[in-house]
Amino acid sequence: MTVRTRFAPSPTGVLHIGGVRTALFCYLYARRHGGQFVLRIEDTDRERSTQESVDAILDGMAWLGLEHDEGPFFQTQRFDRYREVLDMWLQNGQAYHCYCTREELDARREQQRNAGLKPRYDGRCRDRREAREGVDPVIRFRNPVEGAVRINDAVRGVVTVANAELDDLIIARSDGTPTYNFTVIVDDADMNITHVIRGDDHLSNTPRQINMLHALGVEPPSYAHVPMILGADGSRLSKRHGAVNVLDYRERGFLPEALINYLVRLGWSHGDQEIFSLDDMVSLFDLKDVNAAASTFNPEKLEWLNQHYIQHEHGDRLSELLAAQLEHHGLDPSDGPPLHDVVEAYRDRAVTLRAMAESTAYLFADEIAL
RNA sequence: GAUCCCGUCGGCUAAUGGUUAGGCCGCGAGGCUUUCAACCUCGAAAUGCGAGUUCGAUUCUCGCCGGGAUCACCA
Repeated sequence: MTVRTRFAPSPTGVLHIGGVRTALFCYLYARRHGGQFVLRIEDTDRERSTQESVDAILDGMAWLGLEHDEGPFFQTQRFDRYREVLDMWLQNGQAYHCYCTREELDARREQQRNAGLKPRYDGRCRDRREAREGVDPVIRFRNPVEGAVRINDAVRGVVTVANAELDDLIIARSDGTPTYNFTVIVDDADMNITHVIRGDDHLSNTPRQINMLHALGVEPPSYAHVPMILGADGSRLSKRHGAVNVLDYRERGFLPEALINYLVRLGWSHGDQEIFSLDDMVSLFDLKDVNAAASTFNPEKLEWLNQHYIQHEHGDRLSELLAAQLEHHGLDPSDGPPLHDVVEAYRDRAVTLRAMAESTAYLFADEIAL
């Protein structure tokens, strides 16, 4: 069976640096095994999904050279298929309508929490037959009550979760649209994904996804949950830790190979080697070398790598990139000194192309403050 | 709170049931350089704690502590 991996971001914001590292691992694993890398846009949340964000994902992936073999697929274009599975499950009893209102659910959750329990749906609509006046029902998956789910994770090892810990999750909202955990498994199954490589935060979703896959009559894929990237304070990397938008790094004058190289070494290593080209990574990457512990984002090391690549990159390409950088700031490269000279003068002292452009700006006739 | 995951220098990490626990970033000192950067040399710096197994644990087991994730009609 040929390896198929997928990167499945939701287009609700910028292309996040953490997401890109996951995408990189998916890409490397597929390439390493001569398989395919699929891009899928998870846009079922129509409120928050934007075209702008879709563009950012495509733009960022292309900039980094992480080319996909199939897609992008959009979940919003697959609603008929989800409906089909929903109807089938409603038919055969693997799913059912639940008429509890949001308010009722919230109240019960609150109670359980106060009682020191894990908040869970109590299954009260499981055997309900009649509709409820004035309530549009959601659809829930009938999760097995007994037994346990065993995940054999490529980086975590064996993780076992009792079904008693799980509840019947909502797979379609009262407006009929399907929800995340459900669309994921339908898509992974339909798209023949063999290896699901994703963030750690999905580990606890995995048991219920496996249960749904079984309900679909499909053998679950292999899983690999990679650790998250943390900010300097130990919490999940976010905007307040600095730039998390991949495209910001392009704007700030980082080379894509530097960012990729930095990211691959976060949670993965190959002996003492620090410098890896994309080809190196493809031939060396293995999930068994991925660390189980979370790692902290370190901007200084990224800068060091960027400078390394600036020092070693051909002058031609650097000149082109520098020209783009200058143009981006409203300067016409032909008004200034020969770019090759600039590159050679600054390649040992500029950490970013942006810095190089700033150092050059004063040489322009119509100087503009960057 | 419940469940699950994680724990080697300040950060990223390597290694092994027995090494002076290695490398990279950063940091400090020195060298080179008119200066800065780059570059070179040297240095400080870690196995969370407590038991157990063992001739010997950083490595295997358990407990503790610490951190994280999840528990949505978000993804």
